[in-house]
Amino acid sequence: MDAQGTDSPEAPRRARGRPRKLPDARDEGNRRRELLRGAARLFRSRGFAAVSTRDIAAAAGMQSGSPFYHFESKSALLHAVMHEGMEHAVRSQQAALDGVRADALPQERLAALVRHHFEILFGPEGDFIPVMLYEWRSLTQEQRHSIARLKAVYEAPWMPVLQALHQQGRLCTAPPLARLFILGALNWAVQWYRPDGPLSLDALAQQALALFLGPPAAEPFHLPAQPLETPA
Amino acid sequence: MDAQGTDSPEAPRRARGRPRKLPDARDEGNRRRELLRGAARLFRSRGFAAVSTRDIAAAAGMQSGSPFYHFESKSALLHAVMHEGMEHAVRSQQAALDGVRADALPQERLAALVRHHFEILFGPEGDFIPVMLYEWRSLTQEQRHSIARLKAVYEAPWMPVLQALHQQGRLCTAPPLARLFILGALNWAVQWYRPDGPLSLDALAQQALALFLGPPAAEPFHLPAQPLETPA
DNA sequence: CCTACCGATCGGTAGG
DNA sequence: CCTACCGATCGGTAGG
Repeated sequence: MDAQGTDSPEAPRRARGRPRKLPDARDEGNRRRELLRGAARLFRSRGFAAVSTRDIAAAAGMQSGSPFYHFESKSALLHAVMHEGMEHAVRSQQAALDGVRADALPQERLAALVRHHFEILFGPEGDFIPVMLYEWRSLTQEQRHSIARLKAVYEAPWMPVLQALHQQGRLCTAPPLARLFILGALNWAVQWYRPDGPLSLDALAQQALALFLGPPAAEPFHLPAQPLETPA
Repeated sequence: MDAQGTDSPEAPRRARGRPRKLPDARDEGNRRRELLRGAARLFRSRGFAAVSTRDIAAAAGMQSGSPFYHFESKSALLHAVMHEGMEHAVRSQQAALDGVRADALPQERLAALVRHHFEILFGPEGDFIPVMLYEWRSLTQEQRHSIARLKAVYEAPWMPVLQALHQQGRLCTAPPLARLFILGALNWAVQWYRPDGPLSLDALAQQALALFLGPPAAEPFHLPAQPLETPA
């Protein structure tokens, strides 16, 4: 009620009354982000074609025509959701891999990738990637190429890990197919896993890894001390 | 051009000129089926909300209002696609299991289930089940219950097989989670597998099984003749 | 970013 | 199953 437009450095912050959202230029990035987040949530739960631009505007507290001030079209908004989601996922995955020891075993690297992938699907920004996964067909061809490029960057680090596991004999599927099946199994969890349920993301990742790699023990196949012959 | 309405038993069949589709009562089942098949194909490729009832009518060679002679609403048409697809899948899966020897190993039963599942996804009626998989959110709550019942029937035979494999130690994931991950990996193939590509459905199924069960050899874990201890 | 609006398209229906 | 039609909603825009 009082102190409108008071996010200048001098204005004292009051505990009550959220700071007003100002329509000036400095705020535009935030309004755009609100549109993206609302659109991601709506696209994920109802599907691109079933959500109107009016729904998206209302979710951001705007009038019906206002999203078109920030985005050229509804289609551009969908593409932006996917693009921002993938850019975040790529950066986040790289950070996760950087946190793995340099001498880590391939199964530890796969564990990091799987655990991170679940974080992307069910973490705080968890609507963006499912939209990409399930609204692919709503993109134009050029938009698909643009997202496909980012997807290739995201999936690239999986291949050396799967190849190493294949050579060790812990993975009996051709690595390119293994990647498709594994990411499919993980992505499908969007359909049934509930983050607020009894199963933690850690436990979910562990169970998935057990399915692909067998027993999580350090020694493969529960063999006694007898060393495993490694193919040249 | 000639011989209109000549599918009475006396009329000789000509090689040229398809027999005309008659609008009389005997044909209604076929017209309904054509609507279902066209709707399934369109829903799969473009999504429920992005397909108009006019598109569906045109695919069956009808005028815009005519689908509503066969189905109460667009929503009822979607539900019918899923329901027919699931009823067919349940019957077909039962037949596939009936074709397995009574003393078959659990891994052979899983192979039959996986192979059959790919047949459902990529066989001649291959649009119906993907629509069910990817348009779940477009159903009303009552429709969801109706389809969920059929889905439970379809998935039921997977559990004893996975439990047996778990007890044998060939599956290291809790069977209910294994079922979700495995069906997810298979269902995701809808996004990337092309039946007209170089990889056959048999090879696809074999690669998937290798991922879940390890080496396809009869002896688990490449152990020598030494028998595996089976838990009581 | 809002107001006011446009042309197009949509699901569905009455009557035959 | 077709013809002709209705009310509602949609993506998008001009002007401020």
